[in-house]
Amino acid sequence: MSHDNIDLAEILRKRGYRMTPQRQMVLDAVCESGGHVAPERIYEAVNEKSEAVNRATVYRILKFLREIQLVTATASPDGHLLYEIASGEPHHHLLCRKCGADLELPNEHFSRLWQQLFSEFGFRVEEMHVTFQGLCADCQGGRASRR
Amino acid sequence: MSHDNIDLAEILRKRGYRMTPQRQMVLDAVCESGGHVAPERIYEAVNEKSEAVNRATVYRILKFLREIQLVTATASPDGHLLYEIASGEPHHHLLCRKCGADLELPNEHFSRLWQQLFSEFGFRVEEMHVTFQGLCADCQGGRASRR
DNA sequence: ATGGATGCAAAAGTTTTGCAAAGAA
DNA sequence: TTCTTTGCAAAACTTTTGCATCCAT
Repeated sequence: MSHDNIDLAEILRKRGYRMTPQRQMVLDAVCESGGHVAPERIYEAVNEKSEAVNRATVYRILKFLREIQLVTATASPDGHLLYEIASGEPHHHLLCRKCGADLELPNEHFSRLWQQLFSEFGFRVEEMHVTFQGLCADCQGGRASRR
Repeated sequence: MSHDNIDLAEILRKRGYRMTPQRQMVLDAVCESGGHVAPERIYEAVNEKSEAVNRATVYRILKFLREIQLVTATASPDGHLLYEIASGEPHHHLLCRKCGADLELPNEHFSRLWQQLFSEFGFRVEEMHVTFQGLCADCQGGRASRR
């Protein structure tokens, strides 16, 4: 698990928010899922783990956690939000549209870009988790969408 | 308008598909919108322009056009698909989460990355339209989510 | 005790699907 | 004519909202 449970309540309180069992469970679920989780999956995980938590609450908590930047959210290529713990090492995905292969792309390829965006535009990127779509090496021979 | 109407029917037929008024109208709407359009906006534009076209049809056509790569789709940071004509010059967005400023980022910052992904992973990126979220230069003084 | 957070239920919004009818080739 | 594509209507799915209640501080 990549977050430190002990500090989270403290962090929330320092910012004027409250720690609740629901928030704790959602945070745990996000952490344990290991990144890129859909809200529905988190809802399932939370419900499974212990007492029933309302779906609306899970959505509200995820939105809240994103706003206070304890989690980040990325949009998948099919247009749905995926959540991830903010402290995780950033990484990205190369998703083949033909075979579905999912290559993981280390963040080092982006760190130069990150710095460039800051020096050139003064823009401090907070969320740059991205999935690129295309064709992996194996699928390029096949001409996926031709007939 | 950035696409060539004359050729589109030909392109579709060559690949074994048919050109229909609905597909033409959707393509026109995507082009005229100038990039990053939500399906619902396209539906509105199409309906406004001429005879009634069904919403389901618009969604089907957009999905189809994306599959055959006449349009590309990007997911916005709030998790919705935005469509764009494929022939347009790729560009990206730096979206400030505090003031909503939307800086446009030319593709040149990515072309090196594009090549790197190909030479290193053999992966040919087709869709890399991306919106980065963060804080613009003006908003960094304010500590947006602190109190 | 006090105000923020949750549960519930309902609504809103978005996208998909099955099938008959229409129409492009 | 033939087979793809569309319209329609309904369903599926995802996310949000209002309000009373609960509970963390």
